[in-house]
Amino acid sequence: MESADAPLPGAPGRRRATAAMVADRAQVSTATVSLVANGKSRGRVSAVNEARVLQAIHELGYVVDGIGSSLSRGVSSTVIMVAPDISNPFFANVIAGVRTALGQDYQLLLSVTDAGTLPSAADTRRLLSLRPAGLLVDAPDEAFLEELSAPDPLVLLDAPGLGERFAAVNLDVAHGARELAGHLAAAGHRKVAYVDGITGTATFELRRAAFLAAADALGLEVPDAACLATTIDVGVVASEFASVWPAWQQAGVTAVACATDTHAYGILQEARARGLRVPGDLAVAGFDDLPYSRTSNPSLTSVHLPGEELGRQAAQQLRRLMAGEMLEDQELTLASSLVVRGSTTVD
Amino acid sequence: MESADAPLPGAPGRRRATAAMVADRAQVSTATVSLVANGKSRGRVSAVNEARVLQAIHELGYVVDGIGSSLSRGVSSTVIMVAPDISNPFFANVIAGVRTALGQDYQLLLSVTDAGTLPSAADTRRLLSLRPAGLLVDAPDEAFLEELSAPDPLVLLDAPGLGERFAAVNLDVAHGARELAGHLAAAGHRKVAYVDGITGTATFELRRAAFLAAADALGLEVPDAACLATTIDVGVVASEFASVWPAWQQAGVTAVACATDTHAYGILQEARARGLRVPGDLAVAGFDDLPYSRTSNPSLTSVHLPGEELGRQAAQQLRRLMAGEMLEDQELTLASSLVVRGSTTVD
DNA sequence: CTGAAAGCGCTTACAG
DNA sequence: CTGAAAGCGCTTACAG
Repeated sequence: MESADAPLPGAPGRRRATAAMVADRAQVSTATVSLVANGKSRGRVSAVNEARVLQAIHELGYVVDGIGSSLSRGVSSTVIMVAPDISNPFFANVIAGVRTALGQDYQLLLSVTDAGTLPSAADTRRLLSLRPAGLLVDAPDEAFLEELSAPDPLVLLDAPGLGERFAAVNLDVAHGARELAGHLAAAGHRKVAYVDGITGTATFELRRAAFLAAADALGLEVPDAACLATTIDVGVVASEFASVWPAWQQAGVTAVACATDTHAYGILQEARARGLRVPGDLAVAGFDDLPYSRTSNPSLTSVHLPGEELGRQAAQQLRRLMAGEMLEDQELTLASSLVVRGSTTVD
Repeated sequence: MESADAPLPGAPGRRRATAAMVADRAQVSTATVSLVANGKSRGRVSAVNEARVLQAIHELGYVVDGIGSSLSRGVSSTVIMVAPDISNPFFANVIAGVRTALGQDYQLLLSVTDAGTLPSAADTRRLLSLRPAGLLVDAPDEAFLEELSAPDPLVLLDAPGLGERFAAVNLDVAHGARELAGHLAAAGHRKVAYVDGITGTATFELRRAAFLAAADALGLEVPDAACLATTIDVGVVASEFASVWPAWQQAGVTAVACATDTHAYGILQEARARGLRVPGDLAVAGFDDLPYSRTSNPSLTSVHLPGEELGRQAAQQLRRLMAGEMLEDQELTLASSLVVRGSTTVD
């Protein structure tokens, strides 16, 4: 009968149990406790001792101290993920993938900064002083990587163009962009607009460049005036669109491609507010293929990006690096593909 | 002239600099280095030595090792925030507030789990084994707090009813709920529906209970059939609403109150799709007052919840706890208030 | 003002 | 199979 207020010998008060206390109670050395607690006892600890240690661990509620362990081993079992934009449905998928691949062996911790910003040099140094076993960086920019200068296990996500210098998992957004341009051209559009993100994120530049190039090759014209760039906010997009639409209409624009689905939602909303038929008067499409795009009204044609897969693969690469392995492919690229829905086609 | 490939004495190869290396170079003891590096030199280190140490720190790029420091001091300078729902615009505000109040003294790390879930007992123990200086827990449930059982510096956010046992910062959602009921009653509505979240989060229960009670007191009827509960997903809400609307309409429902703005967006969307005039045929309102609610079409009447303030106050309380102070008020409650917009009133 | 030394909790050769 | 001991990098009384 163990009651909480009758402190067990070796577990005085509410102090957390140490390996020494466990060793005491099990009548073994702390070396043995360490072996058992870390599952390294195979052929190195007798069955009897193993049982006693396990018993003592259970009784004292012992958990290996992360700090002591990290100091001794030189690294922690923490994986830190740095990301500029946490409040984004797409990002939630990426995280889910990372967690899946990391499993129980590493603890995932997120380092967040202000919207759209990466940590400063000082922040980064403090982060590294926690000795993470590995680092995952989403949508990094040059400046950040400069500061980092760390050859620690590091994998970049969604960092097109950086795969030469760092391990990275990227999305082949260009392929989807070309499919989208092809789809719009095939549907008979001749003049299209492009709505971009306003942060200079590499993936956005890639989306736009690939789309514009493909459009050009297909004889799809993107009038100079028909380009817009806004923050990723439905309301902002809607109001900006409201003010440029007359000019676009004048120019003969009949379709809009957007850098993200969220941008597209803004267009859909405003189009509806002014009685435009979608896709009749205006076809709309985006990138990301967020869950909502399946159920929006009309449903949204979008370039599907495998967010969860992105997270999973990045975490798998990181695991290899953390295990000291070499990477077969330093850069991985995941396919994207167009999902055609109601916002660009009538059934 | 220092070149990167000519290792400085005391900084061989690319190994990170230690206090010992700094001490060596500055010709002082590591004790002195520690004092200077931590800004505790005031009146304890001579100006000369301080300058030399600072110089050496700079030259070697020394950063105090977080692990060594934590082990020695017994705690880290990390604050871990545990939250069940990271991909929520409201949550981004909370985080921003936390970061502001925490400042440079502590590093904020987020521990995320799968959507709507809090960490398991095992996860929690591993988290605590990192010896965080403090813990922030958003929307916790009983079970989680049970497991935690930690009297460590801990502040709960959005945990109505738990303020007795733990330090907490809560939102007075009941007040906003009553205002909302009052507003709808004053506008002449007699039958209203309620759309709830599906997770049993305490704040959702509070919102609903307060709204229903106030409605009852005002003679506003909420027909039994006119209650819906769905996940926080615009698409899901829209399709669920589509199937129940005929019955609601039959019952004479002319207004809908929603547990979150996101729910309300789903209603707005579907209402629009079926040609309902808002607020003419149906008035719609939510809780959260997300940024988009100002710009949606129509703009959304919503109970404003001060997310950033919530984060800031929670972090401030935690700082007091971490500094060893007593809390004047163990439970803080922030006001909520109704913001009336186009979805419930014609101009 | 300064430094030698103990100690934080653990892991890992090493000797037995 | 087992344990004594060194060492990870730092901080903090303590003695001077």
